[in-house]
Amino acid sequence: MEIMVPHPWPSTPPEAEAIQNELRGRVEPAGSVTPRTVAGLDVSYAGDGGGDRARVAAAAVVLDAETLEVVAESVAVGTSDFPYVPGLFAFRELPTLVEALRGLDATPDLLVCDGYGLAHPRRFGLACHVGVITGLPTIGVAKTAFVGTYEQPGPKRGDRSPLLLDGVEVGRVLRTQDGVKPVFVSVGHRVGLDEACRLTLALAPRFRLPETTRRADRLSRDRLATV
DNA sequence: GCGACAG
DNA sequence: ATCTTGTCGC
Repeated sequence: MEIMVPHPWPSTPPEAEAIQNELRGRVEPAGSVTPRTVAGLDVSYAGDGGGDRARVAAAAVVLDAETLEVVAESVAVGTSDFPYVPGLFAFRELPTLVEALRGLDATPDLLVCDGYGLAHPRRFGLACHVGVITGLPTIGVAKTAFVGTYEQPGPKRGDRSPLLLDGVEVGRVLRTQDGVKPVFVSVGHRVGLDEACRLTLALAPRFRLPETTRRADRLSRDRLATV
């Protein structure tokens, strides 16, 4: 698919924050989302991923939203030149992730990101950034807590509790399987929170994480091992 | 001021 | 994120 990034890749945190503040106004509200295809995005690191200039592999795997079968996939290798800074996470993974997306034959109807969307210090996490850049509906599904406060949701699949930031629900803590740790769902671009949770559950019929994320994780990891 | 902090 | 042994469960 075609992607036009509306800004240069920053090399320092101040430059990155300025870009987030500029792009944050371009996030669009919920529209009607009934995806036929959904793409999962993920990035793997070689060696000490916490260091700068690490070798990375980014993957985009498109699944049929109904059958969860793989219909397309793309991987890109590169380096992450931006340091890992909580809140500026997008700038570390986006360059390679964009390359992976560009390698897809078809354009997915929805993108599922590994991280947060609006549940972010400046309300502009990775999922929002990917959404604004691609123009596609996006949601973020994170594995651990970042910002906001919440109560532990019930023990069953589907149980949820609001993720609050300054008294506003910026996301939801969602249990995708009975008795397993919940995931953190937040809206990225053009999708509502209720819809984001419904989609996340539909994409995770058997495991904790969405099938989209699991496929992208495996593909990016395998690519690093092969190069 | 100090600590916490998506991947 | 990645580095890692053994261990519990389907």
